[in-house]
Amino acid sequence: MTRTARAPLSRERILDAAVAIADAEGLAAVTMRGVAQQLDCEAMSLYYHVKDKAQLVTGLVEVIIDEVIATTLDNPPGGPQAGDWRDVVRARCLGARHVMLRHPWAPPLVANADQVPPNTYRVFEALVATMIEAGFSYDLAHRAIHAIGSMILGFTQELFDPNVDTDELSDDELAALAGAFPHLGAIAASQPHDAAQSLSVCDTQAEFEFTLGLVLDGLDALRPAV
Amino acid sequence: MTRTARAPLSRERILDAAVAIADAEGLAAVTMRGVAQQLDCEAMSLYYHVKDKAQLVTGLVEVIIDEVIATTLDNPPGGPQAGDWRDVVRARCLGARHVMLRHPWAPPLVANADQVPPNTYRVFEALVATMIEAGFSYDLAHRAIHAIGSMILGFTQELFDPNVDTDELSDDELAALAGAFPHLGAIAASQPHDAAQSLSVCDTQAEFEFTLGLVLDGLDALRPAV
DNA sequence: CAGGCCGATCTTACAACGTACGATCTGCCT
DNA sequence: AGGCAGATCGTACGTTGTAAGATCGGCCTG
Repeated sequence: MTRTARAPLSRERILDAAVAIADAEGLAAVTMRGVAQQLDCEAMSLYYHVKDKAQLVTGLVEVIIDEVIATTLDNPPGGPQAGDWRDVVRARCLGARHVMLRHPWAPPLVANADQVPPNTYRVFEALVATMIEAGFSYDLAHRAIHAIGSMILGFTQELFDPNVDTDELSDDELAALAGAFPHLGAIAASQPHDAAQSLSVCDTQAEFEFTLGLVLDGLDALRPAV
Repeated sequence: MTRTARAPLSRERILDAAVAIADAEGLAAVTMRGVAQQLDCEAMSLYYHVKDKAQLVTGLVEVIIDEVIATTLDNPPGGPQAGDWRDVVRARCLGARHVMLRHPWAPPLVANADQVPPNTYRVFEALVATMIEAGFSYDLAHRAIHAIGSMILGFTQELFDPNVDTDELSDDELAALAGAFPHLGAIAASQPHDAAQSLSVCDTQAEFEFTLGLVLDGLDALRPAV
């Protein structure tokens, strides 16, 4: 009746466990003792492989970025990239968004990481390379990176919070709101509200692709012809 | 030697104190006991005016949004809005960005707020109204809101983290990085790095205005003529 | 003026967290 | 067998959010 030996701890196993917890119960549930329990060990054992909790969180970002790299650079879905630069960049953005959709806790972490893990640079380097090949100046490429990055990471807010609408407000207050904000009411009324695979009620795939196209076309118009 | 009577607690005074702490020492320093100390009272006294810490944080968002409303809607710098819709929207965006620059901890909070305070709707309602007057469809206005919102809130990341460069890496490792990411190196080299009034090293005013113009012009091109 | 009532504040206490410090265990080399 | 070093654990402390109830102070009523 010897207890089955556990697999040895490692930074990778720890990060995987943390990601699993974050996916299942949210980022706030990622705690030292919680991760340890998931790995059937004590909290203090983690510290041999991870400096402290801040670095564990940075590690989470690293895992997500690795996932982005795997699905957009190392083996992109439609084979190697070719054709218009916009199609290449668009495919990568949609891939990155897919990863974020699988890990809804990630965008704020990535956007607000105090320490940027080095693999992040690979993503940006690839994007800049594609743009430079398409005739971009470094300055324009830099600005493009910012525009694209803030799109992928910022597309998370809930404009019309369902909690507020359903729970805490009476019908009277709701009607008052609709009266005070007629335009927003009109927008909300015209929404399909099929929030199945989206980060928020009004963050649908079509909308993301629209804004993405807007930015990419705008950049393309500013690009010196090649 | 009677102790000078303290001003009575109130939700507003509590929120103001919390904002002051966040501005001075960062969001992590906003703690129940800390806020209480600032107000010369005990931590538990706050709970009479604020439900719990989550609602206190929501209150912080509320304060920031109020500041945005005050500086962009109630008394905008250049008098009431007129002229091209892009100029109106641009002025409001720059005003909102100004507020965020004064409270660098705010963007992630606003972007990730679990509960959207109602005054947020006023900002969006005003933006949509301006666009509808300019001939936008509700659908286009909705998408525009998303594009603009993610710009203002997402423009915060540090692409090239100064901590990494200066501290933890040896010169060899630094050279290796520069070799692995030549394009990023070129961009970094061409940067002025006067990060005085910006949220991050490569988040300058000019760059923000560039991306903003890109989005606004793109939207304008899609707008039905009036 | 006495008594009581109620909104506002405080005291105490507890669970959960991150983690410093040192003890312990385990496999390998001599 | 002896010991050495890498890996894991036990204990304990400070800090956090907050539940439960005690206490204060001003105002109204009798």
